[in-house]
Amino acid sequence: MSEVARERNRRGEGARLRDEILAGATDLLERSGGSEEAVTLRAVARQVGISAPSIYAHFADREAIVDAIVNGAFGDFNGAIKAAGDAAVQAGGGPRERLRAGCTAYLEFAAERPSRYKLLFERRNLIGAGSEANRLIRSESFEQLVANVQACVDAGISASDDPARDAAAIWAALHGFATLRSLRPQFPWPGTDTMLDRIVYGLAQIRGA
Amino acid sequence: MSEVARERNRRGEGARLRDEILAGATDLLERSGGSEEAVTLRAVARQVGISAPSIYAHFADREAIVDAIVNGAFGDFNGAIKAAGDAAVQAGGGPRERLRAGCTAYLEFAAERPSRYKLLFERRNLIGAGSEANRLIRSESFEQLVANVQACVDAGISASDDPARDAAAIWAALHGFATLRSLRPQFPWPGTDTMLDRIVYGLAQIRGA
DNA sequence: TGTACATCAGTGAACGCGCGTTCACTGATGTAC
DNA sequence: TGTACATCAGTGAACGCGCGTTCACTGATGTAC
Repeated sequence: MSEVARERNRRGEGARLRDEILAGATDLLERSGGSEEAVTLRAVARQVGISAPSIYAHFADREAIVDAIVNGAFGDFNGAIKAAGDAAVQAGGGPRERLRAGCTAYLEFAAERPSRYKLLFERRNLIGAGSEANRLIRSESFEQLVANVQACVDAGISASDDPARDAAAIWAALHGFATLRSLRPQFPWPGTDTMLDRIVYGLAQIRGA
Repeated sequence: MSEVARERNRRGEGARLRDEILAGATDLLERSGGSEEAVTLRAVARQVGISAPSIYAHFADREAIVDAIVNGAFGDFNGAIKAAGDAAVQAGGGPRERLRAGCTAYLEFAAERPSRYKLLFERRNLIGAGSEANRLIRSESFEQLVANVQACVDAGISASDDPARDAAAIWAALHGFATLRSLRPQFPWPGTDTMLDRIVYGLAQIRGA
């Protein structure tokens, strides 16, 4: 795309190309509507403005690029959710507000970065597989969700007798809403608030305000 | 796969190859875990035991094959859901039982034919696009769902003031549960019955039994 | 201060592959006379 | 009952494409002396 000749990195800054490759690959993914197969080595090289073989200095193969994007996306995702929960507490909220804020951030992330979201949860990233670090970053937000439900139980405002199971139900509802809404934008979807009310009060078994 | 030489169809039976192509393509899709890109013209030809160009007598292009599979899958899907609802009524159930049976059949279809399900609702099949027949078959079950919720309202057992919107919420929850359960089988998912109770009583706003 | 040299950050050409699609064809099946 | 012929159901070779990956290389940058 950019026809400007790329300036070669100076000595010791070769690692900068790694970031450019990741950024280019992410761009490519974003522009293709989240279809992973758009991220080919050659397309990434064209996007960054380098030759295809240059990529091998920084990534073992095509899969390694996608994997790095996924980890980056999980990092952003986890950060957004954690920040929303913290902000709710900072603003004087309790466990219920923290839970709800996290769910809101989940839906926001999916709505604003649908391609990235697709990569997180519509792809077969076996959580049990890969490095320990991968496993942690990829389940962090779910663990946070379980903890949020547990906190509601501890505070006596949720009747859940199995926070992990109820967190899974919440996740399912959020995921279905997020993915279908982006796949069929013309449908008369309930608003985010309505949906969140039903999820938080219904699935997390929380008493009304 | 099958090394047995295919017998050439007789005169007038050339259309039989169309069915074999569709069956082969469906097999391929099933074996690849639902990834559409596994359905290449050449792979389908190999699967059926014919040469690649033979396909052009029956399908305009690769996309037309996938489109036909999608329509077939929607046909099966709609049929299964309708049959389950009818059976529930036959067994003496009312609108609530019909609604619940349809939702059960939805989850069963997704669990038993995950690859086919993926094709139905994880693919960008613009419902507004394509032929009128396509549009009808692809939204039939949703219309059925809306009708089922409406019937509950009419019978005085649902408090919904917008059946289309609440049907959309039900759909989202079912879809999220179905897709995540198949993507992350190791998670402690709630059982189908628990999930259905919450969906039917919570999202369709139906009074307890 | 100058110069030889090692290293680093890449490049360009080439490979074999599977793909969708086209084209001219073949040979068995049925039909007209 | 026989035979010429049209049609039907396919085939085989070839095309150009983009892909992942390899290999030998280049030329600017920094460093040792």
